[in-house]
Amino acid sequence: MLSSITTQRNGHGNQLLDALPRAQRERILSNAQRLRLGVRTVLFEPGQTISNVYFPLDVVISLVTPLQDGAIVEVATVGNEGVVGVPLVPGGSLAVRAIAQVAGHSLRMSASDFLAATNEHDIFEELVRRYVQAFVGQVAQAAACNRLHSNEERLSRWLLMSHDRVGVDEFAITHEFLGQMLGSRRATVTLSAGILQAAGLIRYQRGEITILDRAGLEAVACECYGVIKAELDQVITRTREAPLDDRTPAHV
Amino acid sequence: MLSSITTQRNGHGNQLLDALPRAQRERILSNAQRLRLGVRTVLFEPGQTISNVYFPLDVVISLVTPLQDGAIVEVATVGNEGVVGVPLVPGGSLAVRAIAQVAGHSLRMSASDFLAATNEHDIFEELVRRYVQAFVGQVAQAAACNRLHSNEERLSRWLLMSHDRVGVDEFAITHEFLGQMLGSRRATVTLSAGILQAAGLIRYQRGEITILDRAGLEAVACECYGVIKAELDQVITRTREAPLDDRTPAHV
DNA sequence: CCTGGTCAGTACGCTACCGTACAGTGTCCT
DNA sequence: AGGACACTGTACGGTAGCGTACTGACCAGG
Repeated sequence: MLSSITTQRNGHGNQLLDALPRAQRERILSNAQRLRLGVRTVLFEPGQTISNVYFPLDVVISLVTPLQDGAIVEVATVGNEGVVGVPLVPGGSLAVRAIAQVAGHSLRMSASDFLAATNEHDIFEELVRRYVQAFVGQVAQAAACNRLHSNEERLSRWLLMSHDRVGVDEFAITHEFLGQMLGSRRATVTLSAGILQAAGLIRYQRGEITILDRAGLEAVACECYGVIKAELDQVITRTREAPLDDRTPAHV
Repeated sequence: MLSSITTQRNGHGNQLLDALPRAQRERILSNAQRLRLGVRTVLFEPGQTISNVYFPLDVVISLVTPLQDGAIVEVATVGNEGVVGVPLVPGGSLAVRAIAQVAGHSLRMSASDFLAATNEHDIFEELVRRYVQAFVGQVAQAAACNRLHSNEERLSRWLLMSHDRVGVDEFAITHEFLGQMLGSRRATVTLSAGILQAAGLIRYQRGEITILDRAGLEAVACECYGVIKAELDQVITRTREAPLDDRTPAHV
């Protein structure tokens, strides 16, 4: 499960890390481990002190809010565009559960190493802060989306977001699990998924889903997909474009 | 609308500020203005660069996500327990609209003064960071709540949260506006509110609502009220209990 | 005093879901 | 091959809340 990491190649790692100058990236990652996260692995629970921070590579992590009756609802998705478990204060916690949605690989570092790295590398800190800001936006959009958009719209959005993050057209996910993410019944997911399949946008069988027509899915999905994507994309581009003056500029 | 502030008395100001030692608080507030925010005043729009930060005193600010079709949904409420518009990076923005829900007073300072204050005063920075962490939790809880809880539950939660923040039993709010916050029709709000009124928990007429029975409302409201309240309360208590000795990570 | 505007009450058909439940089908294990 | 299991398809009654719309009450201003 564990393997040592030496060098991350640009383009096949985590976008936040890849946005850093190579030397800084390797320095920051000197204490990180690469590991595989199986489906349904729980990284942390609500209120639990954060001990590790994860940079997804091709794994997809869902942040979900568990309710008293056992129901859970996804409030955000994190993949290689972000980082899971940013502790804003040492010893801090988050109010959500982090769970691997689609199995894959991730880099892990301790919360204290992470905080030390943000203190030491200003660009890294800025990236992380911008990501946190975008992350809040994602959760806010999800809050509105969960209230007002239909099952089919949200399912399409979810599929697109996961597709962006896993990097392949086929991945494992069951209707049951999708229902938990969307806060809907399994049968409702089956219905919506059936419509998407009949329209030729996806294909699935026994827990394996294939994305056939992204453009079609985007047409069905609610605006929230584009809003969230644009917001997350800006994390990297804005940091590159407008580095803080009193810090080391990114492109020197 | 503007009046100079000299000294904030403990207990009648903003809880984040009141948690600071008096000298620090006065220093931080030296460039702040006290101002009244009328109902429906918009503090900022999604994506707009944050130029000012607001510390509510008795005003209640709603953070809402506007959707393409014009609908809006509340994703968080901020009162004297928090702060509106924390810029995590200079020149940053938030993905939500901030709008005064119940009229009242607030302290305002520029984003740059705010950032300077967090850099200068470690306790202040820790308070703000803890608040941001709790704020994210609030939005996450709202995302789940919006999906799964009934109109009546959410209305009760909303009334309790506002009641906590305005500090009086009677305040102005219309069904129409409530509907926007809850992401429901005005008529649905009228129905739920009628039930609460019939049960003797509230009274209202022409936009003035009176809280009659808090305990009763808490029984009707979903768990989310308590979860969010506990999370926000911890911002102050945890900071008091475990202030940072310096900026180095806790367990090194 | 009348008028126009804001606000709440109510109604009626409609739809997108829910809860539950059972049957079918593919897959893996023995 | 047979059985156990996991996953999907489908059904059926129930309901919360929608869209629309009309009514009446209260209020401020001319």
